Amino acid sequence: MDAAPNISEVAALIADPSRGTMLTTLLGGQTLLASELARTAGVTPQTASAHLAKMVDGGLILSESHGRNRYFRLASPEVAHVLEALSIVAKPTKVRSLRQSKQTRALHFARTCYDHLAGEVGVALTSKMLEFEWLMSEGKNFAITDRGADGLLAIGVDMRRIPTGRRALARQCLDWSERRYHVAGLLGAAITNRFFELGWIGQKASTRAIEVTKAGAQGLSKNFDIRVDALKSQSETM
Amino acid sequence: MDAAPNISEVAALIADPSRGTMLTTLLGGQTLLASELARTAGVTPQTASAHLAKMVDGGLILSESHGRNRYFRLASPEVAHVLEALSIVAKPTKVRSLRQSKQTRALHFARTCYDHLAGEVGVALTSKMLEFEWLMSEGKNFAITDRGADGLLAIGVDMRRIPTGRRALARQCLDWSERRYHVAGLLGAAITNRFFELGWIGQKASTRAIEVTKAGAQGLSKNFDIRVDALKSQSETM
DNA sequence: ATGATACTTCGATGATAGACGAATAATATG
DNA sequence: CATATTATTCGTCTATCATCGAAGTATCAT
Repeated sequence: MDAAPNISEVAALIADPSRGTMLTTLLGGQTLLASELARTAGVTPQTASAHLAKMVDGGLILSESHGRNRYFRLASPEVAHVLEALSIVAKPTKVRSLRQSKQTRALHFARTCYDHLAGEVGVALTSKMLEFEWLMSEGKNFAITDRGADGLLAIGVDMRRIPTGRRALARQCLDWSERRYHVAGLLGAAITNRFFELGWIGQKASTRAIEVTKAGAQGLSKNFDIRVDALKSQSETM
Repeated sequence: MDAAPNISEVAALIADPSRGTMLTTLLGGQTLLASELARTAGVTPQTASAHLAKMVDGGLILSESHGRNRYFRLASPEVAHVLEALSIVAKPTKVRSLRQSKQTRALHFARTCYDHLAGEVGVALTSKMLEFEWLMSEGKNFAITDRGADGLLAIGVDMRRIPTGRRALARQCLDWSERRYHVAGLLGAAITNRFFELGWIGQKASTRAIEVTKAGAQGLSKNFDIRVDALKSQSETM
């Protein structure tokens, strides 16, 4: 029989700053190389290797070997959920360098949160979908209206083709930077995927930061009445 | 401007086994003394004092002094949420002693999860309310039907008197022992409170384990068609 | 084959922090 | 006031673990 779960064991895996940075990077939803994760954490490959082994062993991440490369990704949405929950409780660190400030601004502007959009763009998108009554707030989830289903279909997100499973359809995920909700769950992932397909957004390797392309700015303006440059300037004046 | 949140810092606070035990105990929703927490963690008062100071400083718990006593409780539902999320990911520890086995069985049978019922009793209650169509599953939440509101009113839980706020009304909370959902959120708390008021359940100090009284067994049988002893025997045969 | 790249293993080092004993402070009880 | 109880502070000891250099293995490129 199982006793109470040992939360400290998992927490200890996240508690190391190098591992924390790796996990936060992987929360971008990407599958990354050991060397890339070593670089983002600022440690040597040996050190990174030890960290990654521990996290694989602890069930936080999964690895896949291709030739001499080894790829890592988060093990499950549950792990992502832990990282999100910690992000809410964690107090934000103060920005030190100009370089860091740039990165920070990019993260606040738009980023992936496991597999869906977060940051100003993610929150603006969610806010507009509520305003258009595509979504309705329903407790800790969103309900999708008929109008919403139509609207989403128009940009190529077909709700009927989203597989139903254990995972929530449209969860309200609290954004740590905006302190407002954005759409997570299957719908959040589907929309984000479609935006990638359409070339509206792009992501550099080993960053959570998302860039909105010209086509994306047009698409967001036309379909969602979102002025991307207005968001950007707002974040720059902060 | 704020940079990315430092999740490792928070995780480090939970990563220590003594602190983990204290937090898990406080997840029972109780307000406990420093000495009680020292005992549950199995450390001396000095050591506990240092741990508690760190957790207060880190924003995980709040303290309140009454005379020479100092009481501690979890700082927020957000912190409870982190602990729950960690419980799901953490692998269960194996039971070693007979004493531990008893405690474990008690925890599996019924416990408080921050401020609502969990364990076999919590899951059974939720399951019955779904069966009776008092609740409807709705994504990651429950919706309360009119029939449900009536039924709850009959045992003294008045939905109209539950304050609406940021907190979800009836969240689906994944039970780490049963791996099924139980009712959390404001409704979960209201029901649990009422059960305490009715004397249906009781809790020993500094334990998360809940005992169902004779009155409770009758009440649960009459109102929810739950046979408490059937649950108990089931857990004993495991 | 030969060298280059990606990752891992091993061993040594150094820093961190958790533990307790002893002593102190604050409050309650009689 | 004296004494017991509760909690904290300080100093010391010890164990753990993150880190890296050096060396080793596996794969790719030419």
